[in-house]
Amino acid sequence: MPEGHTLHRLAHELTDAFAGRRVRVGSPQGRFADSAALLDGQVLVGAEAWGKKLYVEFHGDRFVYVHLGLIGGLDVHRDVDEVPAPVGQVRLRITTPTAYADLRGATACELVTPEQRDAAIARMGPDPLRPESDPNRAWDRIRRSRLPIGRLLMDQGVLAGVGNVYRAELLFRHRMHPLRPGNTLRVGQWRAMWEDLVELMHEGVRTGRIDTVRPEHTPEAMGRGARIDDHGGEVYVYRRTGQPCHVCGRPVRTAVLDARNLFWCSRCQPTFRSRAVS
DNA sequence: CTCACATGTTAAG
DNA sequence: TTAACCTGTGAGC
Repeated sequence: MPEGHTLHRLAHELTDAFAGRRVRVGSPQGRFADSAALLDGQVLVGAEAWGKKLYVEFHGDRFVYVHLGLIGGLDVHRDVDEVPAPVGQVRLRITTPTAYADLRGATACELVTPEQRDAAIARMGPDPLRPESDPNRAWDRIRRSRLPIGRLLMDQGVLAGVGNVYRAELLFRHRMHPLRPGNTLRVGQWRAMWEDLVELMHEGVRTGRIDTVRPEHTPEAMGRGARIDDHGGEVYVYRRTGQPCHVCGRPVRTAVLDARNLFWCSRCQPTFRSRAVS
């Protein structure tokens, strides 16, 4: 779940549920207990996401930095009659009489200063979900790098918020092999990819899913009539190893790059200058 | 039921 | 490079 769209969605949910309200803050599991005690009873100002990082602001310039990592989750419940007892290992719980939010399994949950928050944001590449983001900052890195585009897209210092699903799907939609060196891209290709990301990720925030298959490529439209595997959305190649490409029918390929799985179609995303593995 | 693996990152070795 | 984080899901028995 947690690519950038998830965090932006959660920021909206937290803001809707708690912004401007005095809240109770606790750490049933205990690991955030000291910080929670400092925040308990304070007004929650709002929540904002930058890439995959989430910042929950409390009165007095206090920020809780949350990173869900691979397995973390944050559930927000509004308009409840009663706040239930926590279930499982709840690192952070925020409550009002009619709403509660539970954080579990996160990589990071820390109280940070505005300076620490600003510094972290400054190290991040542009986030397609933030309107002020400048795609040229990412392009300056990509165009000068011989590293594979598949690696650059996942580097949060180059681009903030893209994870393995958006990476795989973006590269497919732009017919680009994941191992193609960044410095072989043309600026027009990058601009098209950025525009696409902005659109796809905003849709992801709206729907809470990652859907990337164009209507003309759905199995029904292609006359295949098969079901689509559901990985929380409708996708071209992500986790579809060995299954037929929705466009050309060839089996989807996979490889490991930087300890993460790549997925691509060797016909739709051809190799580039024979450097890459086909 | 148990097991492997996952949309991520950091720190230890 | 590997383990750790610590949860959820799906496959296999």
